[in-house]
Amino acid sequence: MQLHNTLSGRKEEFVPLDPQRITMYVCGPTVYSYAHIGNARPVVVFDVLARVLRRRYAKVVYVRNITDIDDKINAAAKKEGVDIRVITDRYAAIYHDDMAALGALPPDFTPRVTEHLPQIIDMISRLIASGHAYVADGHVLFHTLSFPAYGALSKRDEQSLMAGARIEIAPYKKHAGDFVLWKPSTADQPGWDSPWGRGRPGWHIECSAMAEALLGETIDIHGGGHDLIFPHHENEIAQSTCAHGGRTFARYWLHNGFLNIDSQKMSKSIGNVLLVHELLKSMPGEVIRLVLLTAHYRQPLDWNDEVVAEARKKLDRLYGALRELEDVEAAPGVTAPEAFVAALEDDVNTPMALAELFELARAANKAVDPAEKARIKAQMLDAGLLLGLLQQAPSAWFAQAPAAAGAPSADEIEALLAQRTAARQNKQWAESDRIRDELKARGVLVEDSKDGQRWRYA
RNA sequence: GGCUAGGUGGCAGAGUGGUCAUGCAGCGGACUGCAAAUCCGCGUACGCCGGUUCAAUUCCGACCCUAGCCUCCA
Repeated sequence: MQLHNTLSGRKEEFVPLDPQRITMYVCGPTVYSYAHIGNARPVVVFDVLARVLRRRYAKVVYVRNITDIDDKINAAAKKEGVDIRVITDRYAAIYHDDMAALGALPPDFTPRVTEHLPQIIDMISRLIASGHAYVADGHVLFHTLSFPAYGALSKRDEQSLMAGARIEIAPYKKHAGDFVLWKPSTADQPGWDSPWGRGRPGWHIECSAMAEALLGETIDIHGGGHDLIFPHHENEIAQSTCAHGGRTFARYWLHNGFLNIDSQKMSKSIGNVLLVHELLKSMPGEVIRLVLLTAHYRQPLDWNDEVVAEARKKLDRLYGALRELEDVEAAPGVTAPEAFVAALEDDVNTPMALAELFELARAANKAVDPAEKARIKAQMLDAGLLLGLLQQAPSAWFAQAPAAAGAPSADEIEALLAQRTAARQNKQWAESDRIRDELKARGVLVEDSKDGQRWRYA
């Protein structure tokens, strides 16, 4: 299996530290609001990776954290006049529901920062003891100059880091690049007792502490959005490596590309932030998932009406092929074709895997031999399973509620089709076509097959 | 400015030193009462300029353009 490692900048053969136990950590959300579609991309991408890894290795431990200590959470809680727990519980629950609707399987662990304060404080203490961190003005800071490899992930040298940091340097920092491990809380801010007074952890330390607590010192795969490379992951490497006596923190760093909306960066100021929760009201989660898998995970991906419509049509085609096999029993023991698996094992090349899946659909549509049909059905379903697609009954897919309001109900459609059947039996083609056109105008496509009429929402 | 990733047919999007991506749309054909679905076929795609090579979209160099990151945004 090949994975692109941000650290080396190239694809590498994936050799796990322990083939009996693969460890993967992906940075999860800060739960102060609804997840947007950009948040969903790493979730779906790494969900596919986890599925592929599980196919190959006996045990995969997948951790995706919930960050529930953050100043944005504090602000949201203050605004509503509630404890941060109210905010974080609410949005964590919505997050899990939304991601499940996208077909993402739950990770093995979804640790919360609030449940790992002792581990965080312990790690900070170790960093201070080993001279990699210092206390200053109520803060604990990581001293980046103490870690020579700092900048290796983001390919930044000291100079450019300095240049970027020149804007506003807190006076208590020894060095401009130093970052906060612990910061003091005022009386009205959430805080936890620590050797450095009541305060709260900085942004980066929680991932280091939770990864260590759940997965150990060295993990196989660490993933996240491209924007996290610097400073978040760079800082995680520094903290964890220094807290572990120089031993490697994560062996393969994977980063997904950004998602744009109509070719524009998604941002609150532009007002084009699309929430998964809202999108799910107008389209099936499976469509969203397929859109996110349309491009290779490292490439930028543009979200727009066209790609959504195309994803829907692609699923129509795939489910259409499966519908023809509905009365066929999938051949037992038959799994996804080698070429399909090979595509996914080549740095999670989902576009290539999808191409293989469409080849299967074509083969399915052409197949006449029952044994061949059974084999292809099993291959398609298993390939779909690895991508997290095609797991519902084709009839359910085609009967899904339409996006357009005012479309006729299934009962109403069936009644009209009964009339049409009667007309067709008498070869009243004009009447038959009239009913078909009427339904089409209302968003229902009618198809005549050898087995009679069938319909679906357009 | 520094760093990183890109520029592929009407659109989306893989990939490769010399036959095919794939999907959508389009065109022609088969099938159909007509359609739809499905099947078959079609379109001289690889930013620009050089170089290496028998051969480059694919390797090398320059150039143009785009996007992201540069301290808390997936």
